[in-house]
Amino acid sequence: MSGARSAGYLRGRRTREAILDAAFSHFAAHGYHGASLRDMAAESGVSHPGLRHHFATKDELLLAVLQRREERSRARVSAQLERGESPRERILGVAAFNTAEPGLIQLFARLSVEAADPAHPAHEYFRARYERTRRIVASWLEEDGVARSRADSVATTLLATQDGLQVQWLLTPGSIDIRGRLSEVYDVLVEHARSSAD
Amino acid sequence: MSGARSAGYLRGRRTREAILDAAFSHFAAHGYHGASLRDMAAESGVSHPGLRHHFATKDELLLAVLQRREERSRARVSAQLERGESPRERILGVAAFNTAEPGLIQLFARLSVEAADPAHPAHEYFRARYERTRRIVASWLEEDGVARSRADSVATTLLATQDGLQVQWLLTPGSIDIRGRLSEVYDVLVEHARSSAD
DNA sequence: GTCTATACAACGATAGAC
DNA sequence: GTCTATCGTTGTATAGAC
Repeated sequence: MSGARSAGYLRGRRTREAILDAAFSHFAAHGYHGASLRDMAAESGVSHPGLRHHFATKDELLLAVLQRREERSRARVSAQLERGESPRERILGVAAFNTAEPGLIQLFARLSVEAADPAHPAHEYFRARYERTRRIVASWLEEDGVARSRADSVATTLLATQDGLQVQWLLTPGSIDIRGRLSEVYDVLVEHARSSAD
Repeated sequence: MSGARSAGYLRGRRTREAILDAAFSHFAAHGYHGASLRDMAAESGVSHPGLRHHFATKDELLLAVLQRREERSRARVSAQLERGESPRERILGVAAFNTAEPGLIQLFARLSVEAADPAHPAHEYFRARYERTRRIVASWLEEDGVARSRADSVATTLLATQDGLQVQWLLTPGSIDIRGRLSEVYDVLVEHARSSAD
């Protein structure tokens, strides 16, 4: 009795994970609107309504994919802290982490722009994510000697520069040195913020 | 004979302009995927395939709207030059011009990310557009005392920061001071580039 | 709880008549 | 140039097997 229950539960879990894997690559390859639920279902070895049993709507599936990615991101930050990396290295390391997986960065770049529409299912997710990330970066900047009153503005600028560089990098992969440009902005901005604390 | 020709030509032109007007507002109001060609056609007083006679695909229609916008942008730059604006003011003025029309910025931002795929119809258009813009900004930076060897890198960074700030601004319109952040980066980056010309 | 089969309305794209 | 009619695909919805 409990054996049958457990088997059903495990089968459901495995199907769910297979769907999430397929959904990730499809969203990354074709964007939110370009990806097809039927194609994802076929790749997961399940029927189209079978997919919808686990994820009622396309929006729900997308959010599940994003949240799963976020867990890996948190793990990376924990590892950085354990290695005793400097604030500067932690902030600049994000870009390197991202460019290691072009599909992922393209997914986030595409979605963060699409999600600008308040009606987009991931709008609130991205809004909250930006605010959270900005606070973390700001706290790291304070660690690096930036006054609290300036940290939030500098964090906003750094995140914007990183995102914009990544978009240009996606467009012409060979001609953009993300790390170089970003570290320049970091050094020059942090130095200025230190010397003119208001 | 030439009269009938001319009348037909003019009617075609007028229909074309009406479609562009409708497309502009629909794209701006509902985003790229949310906008319906049938609705645009109805507002233009033409059938759905009638619209497609003038613009073969949805992408083509969107690009026509964007290019029309580009002409206004060029006119703005000409006006800036005639007014004798400083290089700094010309560069910072772009962002202010863009944020006046959120719908179209979103379209530009969205397409420039989607067009990262080399197979995308607008890929070459956006690649060339970025290169052209970067060269112009770089030349203005040289006008402002930045060494030629550094101008291109600084231009790349400034464009990236502007794009990233615009995305954040789209996401949370109230909480981002684009002009303030961008002018900070400009001043601090240009000052540094002046003092350490290599 | 897990899943399949079928149906629906709306979409972008197409074919061919006038 | 513009139309009517139609195609294939999409996200969503419902009924029912196991």
